[in-house]
Amino acid sequence: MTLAGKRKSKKSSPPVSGRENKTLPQAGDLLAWYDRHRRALPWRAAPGQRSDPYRVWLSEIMLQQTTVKAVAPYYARFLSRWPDVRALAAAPLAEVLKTWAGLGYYARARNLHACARAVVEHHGGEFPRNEDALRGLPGIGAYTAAAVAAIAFDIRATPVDGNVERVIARLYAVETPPPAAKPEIYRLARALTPSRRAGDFAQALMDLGATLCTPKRPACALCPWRDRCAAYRRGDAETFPRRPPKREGVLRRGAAFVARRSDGSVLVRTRPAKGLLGGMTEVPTTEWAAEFDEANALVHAPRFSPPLPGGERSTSRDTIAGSRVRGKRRQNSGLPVPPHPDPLPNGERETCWRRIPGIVRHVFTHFPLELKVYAADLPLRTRAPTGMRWVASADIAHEALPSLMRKVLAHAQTSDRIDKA
DNA sequence: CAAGCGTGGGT
DNA sequence: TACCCAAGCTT
Repeated sequence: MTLAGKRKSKKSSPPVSGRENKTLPQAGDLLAWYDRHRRALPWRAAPGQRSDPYRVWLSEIMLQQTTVKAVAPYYARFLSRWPDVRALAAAPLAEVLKTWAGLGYYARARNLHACARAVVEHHGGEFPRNEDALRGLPGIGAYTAAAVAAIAFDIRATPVDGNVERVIARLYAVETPPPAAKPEIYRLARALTPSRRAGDFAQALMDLGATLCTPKRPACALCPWRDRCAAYRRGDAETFPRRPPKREGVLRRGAAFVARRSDGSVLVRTRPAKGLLGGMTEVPTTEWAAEFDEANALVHAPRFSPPLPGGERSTSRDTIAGSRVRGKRRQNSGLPVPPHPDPLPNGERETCWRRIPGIVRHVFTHFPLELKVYAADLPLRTRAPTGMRWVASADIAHEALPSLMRKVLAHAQTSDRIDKA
């Protein structure tokens, strides 16, 4: 195209006699592509225009692990309300948080505010013009420091985000899976970075990754570096970057207990607020451990006091019995199985658990899990043990049920239908 | 250095 | 549907 050669011709590759470098990627080719396909983004200065460091920084913080589409309206709101770093620094944190609400990763908003104040108090209201100083500010890591330095100040810095990592991994067919490959990828990207237009080069690299060199089905036919791309020449560009071997962890097993009352409600409890599936709803289970003694699974099943003839009120004995049994449970952390509870106290009902045929399998990030499922039918007035509650069948859909627990309930349900058929 | 941190969109 | 994952940083 016509615009393509506009800047390229100025300082395209040095003396090298023309064609020698044909197999080596060059910044000029990417910059030429960028000049033709440059996307207009709200925080991006017009070609040739100087960028506002405040806007660059604000956008980069918002864009951390967040899509362009999600950021756009928030960026506009922030810029409208706080047009510069001093205005933002003067704002109450609560207002910043409120305006950030919905964008996620709220530590970013706290750091954003702290950073604005640091810039005003320690840097005279101007963002420092070098990577190291930027890196020391709240919420600014290696990537953001390099991005601001390059884009706002046109310093020869090389931000490496997920896009750049993918592009470079393909360009050089880097076999090391991330994050171990990070130093190598940074070094390769750094070597490619031109001394002029470093900001454009950084954005070009990210645009390339976002639009052509995508994680799945990259559009290699349109890529300015196609003929220089090692992965393309191999014919397996989409397999880079290499996936780190999924440590599947050790298989854990356990049992889940689906207690259903005659009105259809199901017994559930809420997991601890932190940790695996924190705060989510679950049916009672045993521990999930590599060593699972199924013979004793029922020892850990929930226990019910007999329904009171007169109504719903409990006695002190009921509470004691319930909490004592509950107290035997621990986090599902693979710790040794706790000792068996004491013999049933007077008044506790022997629940008839039936084993549902089959196994529910699930894979977490850290380990695969297999749960045997037990089900029991209980009288209408049965009280929930301490720490547990009955959820009407119609309300189960509104519970914070992780997929694992949906599987467990579906498994029990399916089996019911089979039994009746 | 692995894990935690939110959310919405794409496949 | 159920993941994958997106312009990362912090502890």
